[in-house]
Amino acid sequence: MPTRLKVSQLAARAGVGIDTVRYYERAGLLPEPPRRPSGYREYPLQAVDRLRFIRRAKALGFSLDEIAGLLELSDRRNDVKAVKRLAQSRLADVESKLRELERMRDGLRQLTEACPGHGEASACPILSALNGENLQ
Amino acid sequence: MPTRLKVSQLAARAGVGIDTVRYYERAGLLPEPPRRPSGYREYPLQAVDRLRFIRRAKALGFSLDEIAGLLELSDRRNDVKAVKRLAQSRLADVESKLRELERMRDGLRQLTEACPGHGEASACPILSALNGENLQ
DNA sequence: CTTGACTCTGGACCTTGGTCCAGGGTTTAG
DNA sequence: CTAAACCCTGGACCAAGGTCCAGAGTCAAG
Repeated sequence: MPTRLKVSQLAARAGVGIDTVRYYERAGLLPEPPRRPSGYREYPLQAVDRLRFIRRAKALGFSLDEIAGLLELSDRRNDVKAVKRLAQSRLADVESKLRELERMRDGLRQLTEACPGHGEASACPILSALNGENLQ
Repeated sequence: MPTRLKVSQLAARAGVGIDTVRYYERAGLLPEPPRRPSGYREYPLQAVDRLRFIRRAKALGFSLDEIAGLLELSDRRNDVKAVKRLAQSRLADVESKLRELERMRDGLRQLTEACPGHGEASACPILSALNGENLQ
């Protein structure tokens, strides 16, 4: 286990592409790493955590801009209040998305259960629902 | 209340832009409507429902491709079996999306509930969680 | 010392989901 | 009848988030 990583090693450990690493650097999500005299980037091992952090945050629905904001806060370690607010607003987004998705699941479930799966199209509640009659 | 709509009337009723309507047509989400001799599109009132359906599904995070699949349900009005299968596979999609969102929600909820909202950043569980310690 | 694998940069290109012209023709209210 | 307000098409453009490429330099194994 080396103490410095080349970009390909970093990318492999974090599970992203090499170009993605450089893209995140340009986007301000990853700090510019020190370079060898040749220009090769030399990442500290912590960069892996940072990239994984970005992946997790992305999986939680944060945009890269928002992630940049979070990282900045965690870098500065001084505005806990803002971090909390941001996470709360994301939570609200996710919850409303959940509610809508639940309504759709319920609708689809009801329809698939009511559909005989054979016979006349007119007997299929799925079709009438999608044609506008009762899908609010 | 007319029985045929021009594109701008359709767009207004469905709450989308005119260009979006034509874009959806190109993308295969809206069937090509009949035309006047002049070339003007003449939509049936049902097109409003279809557009609203697209909006709802989009708000739930479905891609246009997925929505196209969903709409196939209503287009394939002669194969109830296929309709049911498609609806079931949509339902499975929705359920897996739901599970993913629930994981997101749980993570965010845990973080915001535990965060004091002031003081030292080191005391904020959002930051430590995002830094990798306890997010599964 | 050579060879193949790696890295650098800048910029082009991709997909999604639109949005916005330009340069025409059409409709409709007054 | 005319002017405003609409519609048509094709194609350019946008933002996000990458992904790929060319041409040139570097590194490491044998």
